[in-house]
Amino acid sequence: MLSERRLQVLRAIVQDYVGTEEPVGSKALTERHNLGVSPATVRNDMAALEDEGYIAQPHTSAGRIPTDKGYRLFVDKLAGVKPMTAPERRAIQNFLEGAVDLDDVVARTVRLLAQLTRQVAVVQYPSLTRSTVRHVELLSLAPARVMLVLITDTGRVEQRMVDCPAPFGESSLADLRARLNSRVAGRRFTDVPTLVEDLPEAFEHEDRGTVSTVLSTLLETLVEENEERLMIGGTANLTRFGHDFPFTIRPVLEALEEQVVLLKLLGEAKEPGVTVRIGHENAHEGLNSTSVVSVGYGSGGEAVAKLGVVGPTRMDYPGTMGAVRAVARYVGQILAES
Amino acid sequence: MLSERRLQVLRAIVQDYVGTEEPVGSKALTERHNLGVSPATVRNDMAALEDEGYIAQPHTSAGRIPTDKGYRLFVDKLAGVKPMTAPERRAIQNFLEGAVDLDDVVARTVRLLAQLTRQVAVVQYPSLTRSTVRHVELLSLAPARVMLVLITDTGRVEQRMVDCPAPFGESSLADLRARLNSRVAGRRFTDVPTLVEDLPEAFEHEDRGTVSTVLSTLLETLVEENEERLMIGGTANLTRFGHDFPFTIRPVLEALEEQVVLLKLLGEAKEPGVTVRIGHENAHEGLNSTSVVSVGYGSGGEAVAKLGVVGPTRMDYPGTMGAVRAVARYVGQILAES
DNA sequence: GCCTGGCACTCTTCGCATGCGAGTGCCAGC
DNA sequence: GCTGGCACTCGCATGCGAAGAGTGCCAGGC
Repeated sequence: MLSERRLQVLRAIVQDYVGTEEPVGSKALTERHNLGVSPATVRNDMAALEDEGYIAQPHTSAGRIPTDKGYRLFVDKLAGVKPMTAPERRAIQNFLEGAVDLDDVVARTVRLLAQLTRQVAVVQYPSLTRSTVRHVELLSLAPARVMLVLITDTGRVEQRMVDCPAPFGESSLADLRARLNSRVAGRRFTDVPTLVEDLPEAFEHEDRGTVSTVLSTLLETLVEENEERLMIGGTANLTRFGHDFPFTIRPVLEALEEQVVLLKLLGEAKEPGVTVRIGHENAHEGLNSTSVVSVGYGSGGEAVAKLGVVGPTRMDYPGTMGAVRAVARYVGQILAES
Repeated sequence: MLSERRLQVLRAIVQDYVGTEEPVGSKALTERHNLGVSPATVRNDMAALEDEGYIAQPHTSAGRIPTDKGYRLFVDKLAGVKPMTAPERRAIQNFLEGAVDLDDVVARTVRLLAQLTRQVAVVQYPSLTRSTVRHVELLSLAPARVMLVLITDTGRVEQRMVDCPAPFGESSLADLRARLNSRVAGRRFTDVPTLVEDLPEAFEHEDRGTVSTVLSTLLETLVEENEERLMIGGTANLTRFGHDFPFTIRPVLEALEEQVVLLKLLGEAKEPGVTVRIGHENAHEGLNSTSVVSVGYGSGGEAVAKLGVVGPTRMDYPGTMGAVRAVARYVGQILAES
C-alpha cells in the first residue's frame, strides 16, 4: 500500500504532466506543489512509484510520466469528477435546445462535446432495441411495392423498401397498418417479434406472403448490426495529440472510421455512471495510447445509447468526465421532451 | 504559348512528382521519360515553365514541383479521365447494391470513394429542394402534438415535431393528410410553398391555426440551410499527406468539420461533369493546399446532390476523376432503383 | 526510521562545422 | 535550337562537444 504522500506525488505528477505535456522531474514537482518535502524525498517516492508500475521514465535522465496503471489509480482514487459551472450548463442547454430533429440533436451533441473537451466526440444514436415503437407507417408506392417507416419514441426514423411477392391492395395495406400499430405501438422493440408472430394468420391467404415479407423486413431492421449508428466529430483535435504525429494519429483515425470498433468500445462500458477506459485497457490496438470516457444517456431512467470522447491518455480526466456526464444529462432531457 | 515538348515536360513533372512525392530534376526526367532530348535542354524548358508560373522550386538546388497553375494546365489539357476497369466497376456496383436504405447508401458511398481514391471522401445527401415529394405523413402523438414525416423520391426521410396551437382531431388530421398528399405528392419540393398556400382555407376556422403551423413547419424543413446534410470519411488518409504534418493536416480537418464550408465547396462546382478545384482555387484558406474533385449525382438526368474527394494538390487527377465519376454514376443508378 | 543536501553519472538536446550530393544556370560549340 | 561541360548554390546528414535536466545513492541530521 502506498503512503498518503506518495499518492499525492502521483496526483501531482499526473496533473503536471497533463498540463505541460512534458515529463516531470522531482525539482519541478516540489516547486509547483506544496508537498512540504525536498526533491530528494520526492525522488525516493518516485522510485517507489516506478517500482509499483504507476510511473515510468521515457529514458534515463528524463522526468517521469504516468503509466496507464498510474492514470487508473488517479481516476479511481485520487480525482473526482469536476462538475460543470452554471454558465457552462446553461450554454449546453441552450445549444441543444435549438435542435430541430434527432439528427440535429446528435450532430449538435457531437459538436458540443468536441468543443467542451477539445477532443474527439462520439455519439451513438438511440438504440432501436432499447426504444419503444411510436408508430409504424406503410406506404404503397406501387402495386407490389411498399415503404416501411419505423418511428421510435426517441425520434429516430428508419425506412425500408419492401418488394412484395404479390400486389397488395390499399385496403389490405390499411388493415395491416392498423393491426400492426395496435399491436406494437408503445411497446419495446425487443418485444416486437413475438407480438407480430401470428399476424399473417389474420389475413386472406393471397395476402399472407406479402404480410410475411413486410414483417420480416421489419424484424430485419431490428437486428443489432444494422441498427446501430453513430456520429463522430472533433477529429481536428487529434492534431493536438503529441508532436510525434503520424504514427500516433493514424491508427486512431483508422479506428474511428471503423464503426464496429467504436460501437464495441462504447458497448463495453456497462456501469451506470461515467466509464473510463485507459490506454491498453482498450482492446483495439490503434487505441492503445488513447483513453475513452463514455456514459449512457436516455430519456428516462434507462440508457438508450452511449456517448463519449476519445482522447490521449494524457487528458484532463476530471474535466472530461464532468463534461461528458453533463452533456449526457441534457441530451436525455431533450430527448424526453421531443 | 508553350511548345509541345514543354507541355510534355510539364506532364512528366506532374506524373513523377505525384508518384514520388519528391521534387523532380532534369536528369531524372530524361531517364524516366523518353523525351528524346538531353537534361540540359529540359533544364531550359523548365526555366521557361518556371517563368510562366507552372512549376517552382522549393529552394535553389532542388528539383521542381508543379504549382497550382501547373496542375490546372495538366488537368485541363494534358490528362484525360482514367476510366475504371471492368472489375473495379463490378466491385463498385456490388458494394453499393447491398445497401438497405439511404443512410446506408451514403455511408457505403463514402467508404467506397475513400478506399478507391485513398483520400477523404465527401458525399452530400440528396437535396430536398431538387427532389420530389413521395409522401407526407402526419401522426398524432398527443391531442395537440403532431409528428410530420417527409419522404422524398430519393429515399430521404425528414421528420419534425409540431406543437399545435389547439387540439386537432384525428379526422381533421386524416383530412389534412389526404389533402396535403393529393396536392404535393410527386411534385417538386420547390413547388410545395405555392401548392399549399391556400390550404388552411379549406378547414374550419378552429383548425386553421394548427394547419398553418403544420404547413409552416413543413416549409421550414425545406429552407436551404437546414436541409443540407453530408457525410465524410477516409480522414485517416490525411495522414499520408506530407511529412510536415501538424500544420498541413490541422486546417484540413477543421475545414472538413465545418459542414458549411464543405457544402459551399461542393455547391460551387456547377459544371455537368467532374469539377476539379486546385489549391488556392478553393476559397477556404485551410484547403489551400488541397484539391477538391467533385461531381453531381442523381437518379435521373438531373443532379440531386454532389459527391467528391478532398486530397493533396499532389494527387493522381486522372485516376481520382475516374473514380469519382464512376461512383457517382452507380450511386445514381441505385437511387433510381429504390 | 525518515528526511535532506550533496555529488557523480547518464542521456538527451542543441549548436556548429564539415563534407557530400543533387540540381541548377550559363556558356561555348555543334 | 540542342548539347556537354563546368562552376556554383544549397540543403542534408554526420560528427563532436558543451549544456542542461534529472536521476540514484550516500552520509549525516532530526
